Amino acid sequence: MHTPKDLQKAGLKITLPRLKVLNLFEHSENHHLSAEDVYKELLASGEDVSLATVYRVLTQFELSGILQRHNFEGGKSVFELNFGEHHDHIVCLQCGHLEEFYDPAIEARQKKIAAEHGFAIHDHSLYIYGDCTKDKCPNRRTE
Amino acid sequence: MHTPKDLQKAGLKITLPRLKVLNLFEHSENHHLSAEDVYKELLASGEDVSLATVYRVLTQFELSGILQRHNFEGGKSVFELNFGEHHDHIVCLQCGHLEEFYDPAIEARQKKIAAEHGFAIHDHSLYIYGDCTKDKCPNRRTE
DNA sequence: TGTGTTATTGCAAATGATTCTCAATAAGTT
DNA sequence: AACTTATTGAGAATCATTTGCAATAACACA
Repeated sequence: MHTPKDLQKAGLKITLPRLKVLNLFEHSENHHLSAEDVYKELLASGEDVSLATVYRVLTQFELSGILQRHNFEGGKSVFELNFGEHHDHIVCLQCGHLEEFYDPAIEARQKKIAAEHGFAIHDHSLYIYGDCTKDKCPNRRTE
Repeated sequence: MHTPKDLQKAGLKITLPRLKVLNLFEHSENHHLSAEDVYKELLASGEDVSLATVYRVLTQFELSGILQRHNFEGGKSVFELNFGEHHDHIVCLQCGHLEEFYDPAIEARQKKIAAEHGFAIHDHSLYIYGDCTKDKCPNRRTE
């Protein structure tokens, strides 16, 4: 859980726009939101915050560790709450459906590979792209 | 090796701009080039091709399998020749130095994970970010 | 080897995502 | 309540990339 206190800890003043964005991430059904998504959802619920501020707040939240930024294919950044535990993503190319996973074996191999190449690993990004079997998926893969 | 024949195979006419771009990838020291890189290198060597054409050619080459596109952090796409064999990348956050690797164990785990989640895997992208130990690295990690 | 048909190019304007400028405003402070 | 400074909003600016359109180059064929 993330609270207004987290803002202070990060050296950020507790302002209305920041609370609204934080609150949105805490309560939205969709855990992965782009700047545009955040902006629209706030507008839709009557709150209005300028798009520029949304971008600023998202970046600040990323820097202070409240959010994680992802760069999926398609150019736009997507954010989700950062709960400290790392995970990777598997994305449906048809419907955009997103699932998360964590695989200790993969993580371990990566450490090994980094060491072999003389790199001090900071982090990594792993996205698996495919077609899912969800009912609502437009080009549903018929198993 | 990629040759002009590859253009025809892909249903593309053999034009000067396309030959220049293909040739650049075949002979450039740097195997990973952005659209801007390609444009500048061509200009530098006297060839002139418009930036719009560079973008078009890169996209066509990607579609026909001659090039592979990568979306590293930083918003811009980077391309490299596609030799059919898949590999992943490890990138230095300090100097941008790039190395390639292929790990059968990681590949295998990914297939498994996709299956477990009910996905038909298309492909994936894995980037490891870290600090390298290269001499010229500005913030060189002192092992 | 000229000539036509059509893909390809160049240029400049358009786009989409994101950042920046700057004056107005709200937070936290005393 | 007044003050100092960070934050916001609105719009212009920027960056990477795409697109419209008229000029041009490829390739097929006479």
